[in-house]
Amino acid sequence: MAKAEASKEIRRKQLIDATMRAIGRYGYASLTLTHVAGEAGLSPGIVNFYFKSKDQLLIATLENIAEEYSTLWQAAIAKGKVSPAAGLEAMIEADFHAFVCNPEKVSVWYAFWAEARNNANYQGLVMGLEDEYLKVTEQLCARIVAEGGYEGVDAHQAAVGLNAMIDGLWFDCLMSPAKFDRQAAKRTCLAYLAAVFPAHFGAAAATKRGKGEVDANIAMAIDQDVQGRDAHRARLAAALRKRLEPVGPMRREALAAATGVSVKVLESWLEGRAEPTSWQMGRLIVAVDAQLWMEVYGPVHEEAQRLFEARLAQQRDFAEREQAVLSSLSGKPKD
Amino acid sequence: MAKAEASKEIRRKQLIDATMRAIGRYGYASLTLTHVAGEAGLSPGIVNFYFKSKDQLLIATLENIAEEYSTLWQAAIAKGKVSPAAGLEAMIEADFHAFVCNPEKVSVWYAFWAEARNNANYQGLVMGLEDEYLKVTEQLCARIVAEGGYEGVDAHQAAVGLNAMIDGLWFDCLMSPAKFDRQAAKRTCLAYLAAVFPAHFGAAAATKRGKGEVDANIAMAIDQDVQGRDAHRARLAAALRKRLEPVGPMRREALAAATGVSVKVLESWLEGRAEPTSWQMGRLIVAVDAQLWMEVYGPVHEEAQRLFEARLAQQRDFAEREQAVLSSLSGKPKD
DNA sequence: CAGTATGTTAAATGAACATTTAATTCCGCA
DNA sequence: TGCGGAATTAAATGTTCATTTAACATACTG
Repeated sequence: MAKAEASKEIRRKQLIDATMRAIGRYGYASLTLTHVAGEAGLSPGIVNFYFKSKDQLLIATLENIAEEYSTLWQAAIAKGKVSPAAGLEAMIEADFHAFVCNPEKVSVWYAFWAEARNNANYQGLVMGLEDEYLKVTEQLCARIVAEGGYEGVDAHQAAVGLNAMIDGLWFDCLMSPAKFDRQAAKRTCLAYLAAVFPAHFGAAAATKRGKGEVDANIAMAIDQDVQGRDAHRARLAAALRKRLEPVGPMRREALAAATGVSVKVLESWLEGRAEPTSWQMGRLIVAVDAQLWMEVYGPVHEEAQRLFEARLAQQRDFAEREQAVLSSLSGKPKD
Repeated sequence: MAKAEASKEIRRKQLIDATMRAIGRYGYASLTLTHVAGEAGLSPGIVNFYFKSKDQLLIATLENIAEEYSTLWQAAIAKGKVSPAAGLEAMIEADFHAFVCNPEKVSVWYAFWAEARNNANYQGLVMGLEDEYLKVTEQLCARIVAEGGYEGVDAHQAAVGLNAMIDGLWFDCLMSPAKFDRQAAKRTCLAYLAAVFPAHFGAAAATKRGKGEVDANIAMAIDQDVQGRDAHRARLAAALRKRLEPVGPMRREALAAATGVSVKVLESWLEGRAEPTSWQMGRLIVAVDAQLWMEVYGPVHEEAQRLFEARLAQQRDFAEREQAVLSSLSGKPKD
């Protein structure tokens, strides 16, 4: 009956709205029907009454938000029919309209986008919308190119760029809702268009040891291993600090950049919490000076020379014995 | 001990890599430890042995991918230091480098972005990276504006637009990996820059250097950075192999022990899959011979020699000025 | 006002999963 | 060869849900 049908639709819409709010509040991954029902002021069981399953609810939610967006967007195109430039402006206006461009809705979009790759139900819908959007944008750009005589401009590329920029600006709305300004976002897009199509948008719109052991000599060295490592880090830190100190924090960035790491990583070296890989060490030496190597490795190398001789002799002995055993066994040398 | 530590790191990294693959394959929402373990070829229980919880694993994964990206990006900035325009080009080159811009990695980013809003652990990391990125981009734009005399151009807006466009183009890489073309994406960004900063990125600037070659030069520089690391590993591997070969596998254990790592780790160096830390490199040199250093660092160091002279003079200058300031202030020398 | 269809809830069920625990394999060493 | 300890697995545990079911409530009908 019509009335029952209608009230059913009302509840469904109520649950879909609740789902969007719940995704915005708890995120897609930890969304439960209890959350949804809570947002709707209903009991959890009811969801399976109005939707066959949670999956269906989610699909309906995506369909709903896509429909919302699409409607607004179609209306915008209609409004901007007078000229391709007006069309693009209308589309931008729609894309940053408070109804579609707000933290809740955007977080719902991002949730579905992130899932779309692994969910055939979502993928079709999302891609369909995206394709259609691009097609229309491209046509508008093409018309502008034609009528404006922009010779070097590729309409497809301009459209792809615009679409990308809009999606990217939505990211800002998602990540820093407090700072995000819809008007400024529109201006950014218009500035892009003004730069690409100056005649149409120009003047008007402005936009991370050693264990079982070899022998006593080495064992001792390895007992000192941890300390050695710490000492190594300390030397490195000191050597770096010496070079950075006279200049202050600005140089850190430069040194980090030259070494190809973030300032945070560099600082973990300066604090002895971590040490560079050999490659990074090489870069450091290049970026600072060759003397750095002696300051950091020098003491290790010197102390080690004595142990090195002893080990070398022992190792030669070992190799010889191994060789003797092998040849007595088979006469064939091991490869 | 150190050996245990090292192999622990290897497993951790193995699990993090498996997590990224698993997110790409199953999505964040339906990611289970069984999936992760499956990708890693291990049993599910092991994850809670190496990470305290699934949450910790995910945080480590985000930290890892952020670090990866940040490293590439820092390297790009360093390469593009010559001019602000080259800086922007280098950033674009980095953003669309196959190492970071591929369906798997992008889907991991999207997964974390979508969750960031509701997960304080993710949020700080994601926003910190984004802020830093914007800051640098904006500075580059500001310098271009200043030197190019672009009167109507707002550097902040241009930077926001570029960042948005890049993020948006990643979306295309996520949604239609088959159709997505990294080169075209770069061109789209450069077309944007050309429209906004014609004197720096426009036809005139392009012909001056040869359009395609501009990207190629910087692309090559960044590729070289990634390859530089590979080359470094290759040289290390070759140098080590040369010393291990005549004796056979027994020496490996000895060398591993002397260096304070497990044979597995040593082998990962031999195969170029990993590289030692600077401390381990020092131990290696001690355990093998000092010549090793020249073989591994040599090519890099050559380049360093030239810089060495310049920096030495500069440093002496700094030291003198500092001394002057200190003695004028207190007459007491700093220790 | 009984009787029935419909909407809603609360509790029951069972599956999936993270985490823990016990058992097993693996490795270095005496 | 057997021991001790670490790495790994396999099984156990307990929790969190989606979904189902039974009960309850409300509204409509004759």
